[in-house]
Amino acid sequence: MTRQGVMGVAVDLSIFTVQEGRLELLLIRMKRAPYTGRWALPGGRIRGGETVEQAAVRELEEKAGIGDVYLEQLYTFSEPARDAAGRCISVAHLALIRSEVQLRTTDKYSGIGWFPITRLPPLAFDHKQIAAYAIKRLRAKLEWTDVARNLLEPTFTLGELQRLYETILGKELDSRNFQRRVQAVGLVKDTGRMRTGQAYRPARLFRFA
Amino acid sequence: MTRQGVMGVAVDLSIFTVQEGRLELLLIRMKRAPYTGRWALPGGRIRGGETVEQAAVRELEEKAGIGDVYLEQLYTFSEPARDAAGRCISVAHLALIRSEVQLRTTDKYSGIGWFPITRLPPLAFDHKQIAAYAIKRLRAKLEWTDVARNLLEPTFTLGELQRLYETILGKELDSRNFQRRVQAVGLVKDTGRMRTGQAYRPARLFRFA
DNA sequence: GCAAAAGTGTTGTCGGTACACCCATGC
DNA sequence: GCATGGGTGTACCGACAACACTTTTGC
Repeated sequence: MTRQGVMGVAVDLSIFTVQEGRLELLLIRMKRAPYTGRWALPGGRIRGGETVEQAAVRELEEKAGIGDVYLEQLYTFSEPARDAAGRCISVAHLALIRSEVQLRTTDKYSGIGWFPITRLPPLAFDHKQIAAYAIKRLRAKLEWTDVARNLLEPTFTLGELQRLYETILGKELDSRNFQRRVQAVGLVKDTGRMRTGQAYRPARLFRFA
Repeated sequence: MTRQGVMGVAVDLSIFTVQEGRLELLLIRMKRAPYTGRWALPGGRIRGGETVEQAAVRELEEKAGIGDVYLEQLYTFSEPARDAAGRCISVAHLALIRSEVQLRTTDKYSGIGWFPITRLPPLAFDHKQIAAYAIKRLRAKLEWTDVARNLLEPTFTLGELQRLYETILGKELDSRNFQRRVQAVGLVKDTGRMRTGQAYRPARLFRFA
């Protein structure tokens, strides 16, 4: 018979935010051997009564103190050797949170922090591969969905939205084409209000449709 | 502590073929309680040293005697109650085979057979939902990839290719637009040869690019 | 008045869709 | 010669990319 009894199932989370013009990924620093001191994606084992999505939500709450986020299942990684501590497959998820959200620390880890995706430290397990996959999917979804709503305040200017897109996609966009597109496709709606209290010309405030 | 020890991990396969103008799904009839006599997607537990993809390939070989097929991971289904016999999550896969391939029967099941997707019997577990998801993905992939190559002979006429698309998508296509598109996008290449031995005007033979 | 960001139009290209007739062959 | 499927072209439309100047405000 096979070693089914020792098969673990975990969720791993690629949690992104955008701040100061950078796309950042949340990493935790591990205490547990054999990866002590290594950075990794947050995550954990799934429990008896929950789906993988519920496990992901719970991990997010327990380990970082954050709730009410966008969450989506990505892919299941199952290389037998991916966890040096024993057989464990991982159902990878993508999560997005606004940068204002405060992280809570936990004594399960020796550290937690945001890293720009251009400067990730070496990661434990196969987490480098998982993170790369998550970035690819985030960029693809940005083009044809409204996932961006999970990274912005309820109202925002088109300039703010465009800078968000440019940050995630890593390239510059033409403002006239961008504005025409997001309005034509019905992604955003004009609230009629203006962004006040800043220097320079005030901008209209929009919200997601 | 949680019930991690009893967590099973399975793969389930949505195996499609096209024959006589119908898109068909391979189902097996279960012996095992509590689903005795019910039809279900083929699949099985994953073993110690293999990835989920390797498990899917092995199941395909063991249970239906088919090898060398297109295989793709779809999604992981994890509702705690999805298997009445005990906790088990399922990593769903999509597979495509040519209709000429012969199936081998196995004594693990009380039956095996192809069903048109428009007339599926009641299915065990959450397999109705999994099959619906697989059909959706297959249709989406057909539009922007060359997955169709896995359902046709190495060479084929554009008429054959168009009928395959119409069968899977469940709608009629305009032959002029279809031909222009598959050639413009570089999906197929003219072999210079002709389909002979049939009635009516001979058609050019193409192959995938 | 100047620095900075907001806001706005036109043109060309390309991909997609709608649509109908003649052609080559086997019987 | 006829039945059958093979093979072809044009015209319209909507989406997208390239491209630069004027407007509004705070200082």
